[in-house]
Amino acid sequence: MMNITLKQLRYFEALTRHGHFGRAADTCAISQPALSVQIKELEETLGIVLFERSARHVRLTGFGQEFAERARVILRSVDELGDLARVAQDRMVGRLRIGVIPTVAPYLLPTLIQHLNAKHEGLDVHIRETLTQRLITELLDGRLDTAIVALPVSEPGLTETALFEEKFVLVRQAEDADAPVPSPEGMREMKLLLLEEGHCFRDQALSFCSLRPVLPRDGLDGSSLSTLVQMVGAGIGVTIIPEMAVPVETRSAPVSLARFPGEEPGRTIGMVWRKTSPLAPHLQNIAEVVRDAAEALADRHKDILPA
Amino acid sequence: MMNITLKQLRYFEALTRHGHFGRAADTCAISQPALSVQIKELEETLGIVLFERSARHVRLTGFGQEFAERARVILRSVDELGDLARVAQDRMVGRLRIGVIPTVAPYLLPTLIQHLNAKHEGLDVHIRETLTQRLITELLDGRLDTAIVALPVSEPGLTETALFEEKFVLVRQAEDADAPVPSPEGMREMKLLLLEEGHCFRDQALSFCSLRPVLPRDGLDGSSLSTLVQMVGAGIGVTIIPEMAVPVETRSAPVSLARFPGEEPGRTIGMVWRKTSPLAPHLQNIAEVVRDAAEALADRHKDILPA
DNA sequence: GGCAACGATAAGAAAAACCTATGATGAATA
DNA sequence: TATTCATCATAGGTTTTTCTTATCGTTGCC
Repeated sequence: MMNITLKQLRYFEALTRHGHFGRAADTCAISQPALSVQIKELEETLGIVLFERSARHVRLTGFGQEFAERARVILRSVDELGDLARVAQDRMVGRLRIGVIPTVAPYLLPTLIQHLNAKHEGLDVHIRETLTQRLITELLDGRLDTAIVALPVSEPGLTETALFEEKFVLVRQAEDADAPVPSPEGMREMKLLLLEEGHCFRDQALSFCSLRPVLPRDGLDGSSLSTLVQMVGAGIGVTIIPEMAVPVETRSAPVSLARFPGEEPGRTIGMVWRKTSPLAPHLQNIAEVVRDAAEALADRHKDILPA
Repeated sequence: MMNITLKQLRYFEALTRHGHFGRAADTCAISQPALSVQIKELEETLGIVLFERSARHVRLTGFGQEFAERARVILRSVDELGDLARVAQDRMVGRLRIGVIPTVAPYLLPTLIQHLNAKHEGLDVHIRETLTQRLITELLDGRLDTAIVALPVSEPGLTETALFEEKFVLVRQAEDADAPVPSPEGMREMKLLLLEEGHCFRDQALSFCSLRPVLPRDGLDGSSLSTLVQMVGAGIGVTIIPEMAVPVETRSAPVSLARFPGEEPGRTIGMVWRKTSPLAPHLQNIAEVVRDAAEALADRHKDILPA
């Protein structure tokens, strides 16, 4: 009788995530038949069927679910075994999987990647850009090593460290450049454009205006900051964006910028990782590199919108 | 760059246990070069040396030790994955690794194996006979599924279940058959033959006589009950043996047997396994089979030394 | 009924693992 | 000091495993 192999568990795990042989095979970088065969072999070794194949769906059996949970733990432990080794040879080399939220990624990453390559030659940086919630899931699953998100996250299994503060600024039509900046309460009277549900920045903006979460209003929710700014330029309303996005997003639309007077709204961007990660000591160093990159970026653009 | 495989971890683990490429290779049922190559490949994958090879010894490096701990956990989890599957298809089949202490094994096993084969066809029973302490270690390491030992064991990670009680009986020269049976205190005046250090039965016998553990007295400690009885037959002293050993051990030596009057000394034999073992539900059944076997055995010999 | 999507199967090719034979090294021994 | 022995590493060729491409069979859908 055959033996269970890690390869089989990796393929199995991919299949549980995709529920689709073809796509799972793709992410494993093998052909669909290869995956089919390995899954079958795994099932034969175990003497139990793991997946229920219907013509339309591939679903885990009851036993498969229990199996999947344990398999995931094992795979993560094995990955951590590799991480452990990387830490032990005390320079940081090899793969580093970073997740970044969409309202930070496009602005920070170019600089960050440059800095990372400079400081840690031989580091193979993988980037994943998606919403906070998904990043946290993948982090806990061991599919990411760390994530850059807005703090606080308050997830028991994770350590967080602050990277930098960023203020929010008001974006209006170019003509309104000299109009007085509304107070937070005043914002409620205006047509405020927001990101779609799920973006943390949506909630942060709403909270500044002391607005309760509202249902999506068709056509008024943008899928990116870029979209929002274009809509403002077209005279549809006003919006708020984090200052880091300013240099990139306001270049190509007829909009004016303004800081809020008094207590400026803002958020803390930070890095999180699993408390148990053997990479922990190195992630502190990586966090330092991110801070440097953010600072360099802010410095470079400090004259676009002076404090 | 290569990937870590379970095979490599298994080989690695064997090598940590043996500290010797040749012997480790043997237990893995492969040639020594095959093992050498896999270990080297593992080290290259990790980018770290795991073993320090001197001409005489193979020892783990500092990192190797940490690595080994985690590897063992992983291997056990994988084995349990297999066990889980076996339990799920609700008949018990496949490998079952049972450890048995030396003062029980030779008498119980023949009957037990017979019963196991009858009740669980297709069960591949592996037996390991050694001292309690070692059995417990191997059990916690996941190298055994269960062990039959004297209770209590009182190990936090283990569950215990009683199997049967057995009394101890006095073995004297054949001529002394009609002499009065000494009291426990009386035993102290006699030349009491004991098993070597490490056997739990040695301690049980000493405790009955209210003797403090004594240092080995050259030439008077036997390595098996068989040896002790032969020594008694040769007139060197007296001894105590568990009643289960009576039919086998007293057949070939000129000795007489006697029960102790009043509160008879004895011990509880039981089965233990890891609390987390997925085999747990089945092990309860196995325990039942062991009880049956012990009862059948006692029944068969009940006239040799009536209660 | 025919098409499209999907997983299973088959045959041959590529990659990985293994075995036998042999080399290299260092400790024990003569 | 030379020799032997034990032990791990390396090399070449073979076997085993895994993978790819091609193809089939099924099922849902228009």
